[in-house]
Amino acid sequence: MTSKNKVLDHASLTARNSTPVADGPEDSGFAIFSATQIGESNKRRVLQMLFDLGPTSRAELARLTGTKRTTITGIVQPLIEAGLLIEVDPNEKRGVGKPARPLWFSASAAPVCAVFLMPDKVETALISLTGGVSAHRQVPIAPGKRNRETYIDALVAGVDHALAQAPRQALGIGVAVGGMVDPADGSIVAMNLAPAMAGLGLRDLLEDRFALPTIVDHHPRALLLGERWFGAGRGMGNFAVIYADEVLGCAMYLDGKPFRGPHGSGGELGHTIVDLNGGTCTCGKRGCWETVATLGWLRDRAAEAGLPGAERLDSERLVDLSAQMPAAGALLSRYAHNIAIGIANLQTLLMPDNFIIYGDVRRGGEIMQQFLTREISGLAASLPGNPITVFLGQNEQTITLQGAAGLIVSKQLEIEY
Amino acid sequence: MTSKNKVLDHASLTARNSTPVADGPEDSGFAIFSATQIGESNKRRVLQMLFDLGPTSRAELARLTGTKRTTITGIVQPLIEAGLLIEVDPNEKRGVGKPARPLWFSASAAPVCAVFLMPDKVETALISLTGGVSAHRQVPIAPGKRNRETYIDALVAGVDHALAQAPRQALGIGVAVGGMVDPADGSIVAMNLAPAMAGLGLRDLLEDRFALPTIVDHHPRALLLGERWFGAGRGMGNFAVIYADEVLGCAMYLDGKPFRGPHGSGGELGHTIVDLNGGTCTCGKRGCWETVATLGWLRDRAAEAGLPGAERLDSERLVDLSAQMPAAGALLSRYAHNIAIGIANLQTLLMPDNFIIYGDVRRGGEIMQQFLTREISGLAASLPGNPITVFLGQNEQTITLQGAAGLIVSKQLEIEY
DNA sequence: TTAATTTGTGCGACTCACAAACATATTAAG
DNA sequence: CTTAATATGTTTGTGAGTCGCACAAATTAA
Repeated sequence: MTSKNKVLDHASLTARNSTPVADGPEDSGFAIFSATQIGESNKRRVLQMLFDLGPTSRAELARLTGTKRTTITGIVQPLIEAGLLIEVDPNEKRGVGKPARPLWFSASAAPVCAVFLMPDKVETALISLTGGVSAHRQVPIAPGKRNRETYIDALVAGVDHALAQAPRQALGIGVAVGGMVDPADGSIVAMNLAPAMAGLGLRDLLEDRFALPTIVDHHPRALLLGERWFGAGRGMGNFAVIYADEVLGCAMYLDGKPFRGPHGSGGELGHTIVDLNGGTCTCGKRGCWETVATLGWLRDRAAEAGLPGAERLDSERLVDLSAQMPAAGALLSRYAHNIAIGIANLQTLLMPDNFIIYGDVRRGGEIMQQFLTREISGLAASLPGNPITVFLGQNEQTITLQGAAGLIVSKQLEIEY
Repeated sequence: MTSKNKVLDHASLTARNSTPVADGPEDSGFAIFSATQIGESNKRRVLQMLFDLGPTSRAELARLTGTKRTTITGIVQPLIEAGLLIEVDPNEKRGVGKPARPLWFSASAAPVCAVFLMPDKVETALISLTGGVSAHRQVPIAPGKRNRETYIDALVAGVDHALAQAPRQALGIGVAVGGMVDPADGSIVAMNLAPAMAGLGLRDLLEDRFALPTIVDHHPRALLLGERWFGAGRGMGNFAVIYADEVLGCAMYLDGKPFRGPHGSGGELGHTIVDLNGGTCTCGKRGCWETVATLGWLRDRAAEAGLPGAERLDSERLVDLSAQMPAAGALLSRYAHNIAIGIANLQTLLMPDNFIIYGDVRRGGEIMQQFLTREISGLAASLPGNPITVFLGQNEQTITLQGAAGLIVSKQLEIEY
């Protein structure tokens, strides 16, 4: 691969994205595009299409983009020669004419190293561009050993193990953190149950150790990008991921790209106010969504209602109980309603059509999905012809790791022009 | 002006934007860019910069974009020849060297026809690209005569009057409607106090009558675009307009473009739920922001508190009263708090830094601004270095008309690639 | 065996940003 | 008054990229 291929090329990301380039004129927010950037941009588009569509022939790509086949050839030929794409066998014959040669990512193309950092565990894996997970390792972190050294040792060992199995140099390291992070500098702001990690400059640490471009973001955004590049979000222009558990998280895909606020943060749906006269939240405000739609709220209400095992209740057990006890059914309904309020507010404001649910709520299964769908539909104004759909997330572990890798993929494939 | 200049060229907008082009391949959402489109795109960028910066020389534009002066010359020369831009005199000398020749929009360039349609009046004007308002007409519509014919007659007469004074063929007609509209087909969904207008296909009507590209949108979006192209929003990458009066409206500028939901609507901040157990809203839900932050809510509470003239109270009088009566001060505080909640929720979720306030609340002046700023700051988490700023809107009439014109400007200058 | 159809690829034309040199207009220094 | 220095704007060729056209290749249908 020559250095001209800046997309999905390791060299293009080695420069720290925090340090602004000093030689060029400072970025004033305005930009003019040159013909040289067009090729780069179009390459990203074609690769995005392949992610969205799966294996696709040059002719089909040309039809969908409105260009000529010759243009597509010009774009994909260098990528094939670089080993990123390969021609695969057509799985179905389509009548007369020369059979198409679908293009797809090579299994031996450069992979991405994925890290999932939680207070109680460190997961690492290698993710191929086809979404395949390999070299997966999970290291539990005992409550008594939650100091920085333990986490960093597990991290470094896991990444080393993954990188050793990479068929080529990895494109980078994507890290999903179960806690608050500052995406701008890749540091950990706070991690519940692991206070020692607060303030750790994780990105710089990994970049210095492995000399690979590294991106650190929080768990919901990883779920979003996992769905977008490798899951149900492929081809969806607009959707949101909701993580509802002991805390509430949210990430949005709008207008064909992940929404990041003007300053990289934003999307704090859990701390929007839904109860004017509600109780005090951990953030100091009153009536945040988090005060009425978390697992903690559910368990408190269950205790008040005298439900058995209230302190260990979760959605799965609540659904089971609801079949037997009317009080549990009523609580399930309230829980779903309260969760629906935050989602409906998001829908009313930004109009995404699809919601993918993770966290405790996902454990409620189809019953919970039905409750949620009903409540959200009652609260949000869906347009005719564009019904609101609530999906339950699939495998949270896998999607998170794929999403950590998706952080790197996004960095490379998002069209910024 | 040759037909090659597609930006700010009338011909480029004559095709109805509702009817998809039939000759080309259908738009699949994917696109590939050619060198010919680059020129178009860069032309838009340069014109956006001029709007944002005011009169600017070629050399300055080149510096800000990081390109060479020769590139800027290539872009602006055709625009000067077409009469869109002119060289103006430098207002200040800047030391040694050949003096710069700032470029600015010609006062005799193609203008935009602006319409502001309210239940009680029809305003029309001609807006130049420098923001100048001319041929302004305001026709009151008496309550007894609110049928379609009255409105349409006033509209047609006003547009005729404006177009007659245009130095060149107008670029289009932008319509701001005080009511609900469907931006996709430019029809009126509902207008409070003018039920006869519901369902009127206003865009098609005007396009058929005047053979000019027409865009219809609701009042808050016009305010947004008025601020963005001609007002305080110039150069702001992220801001929101809040219209707080008898109803609540909101429009957002995010990531350098106006936010429209996936289906053209969205931004219904007034109907997000902020009071879980609140009263029933006109939309059928409970506890919408509109139930606790409108002029109606204020007057009801004022009546409960026994304030004089409660049924005609507005922010201006409330501020006056608050200097004399503690009860009025308490109500002002509550009013500001409730309005702040919706704004803070928007800020928490999407992180715009700047809010421009219109409607009744604007009449509260600096006192109201201080109350609002304090309440919002208490509820929203501003980042250090990026404080949240609340502006009072300037002249609502002028900005609305400029914003109606801004609908056409946006259509032409938004970078879609 | 032949025609029709579809896929993928060369080659020249065109558009555009870019690089280098040049003409122009002003200030500062002698 | 003359000359150097500096900044602006234009002219001319070059390279990158897509497009239009023609052509080879592979498959099906007659």
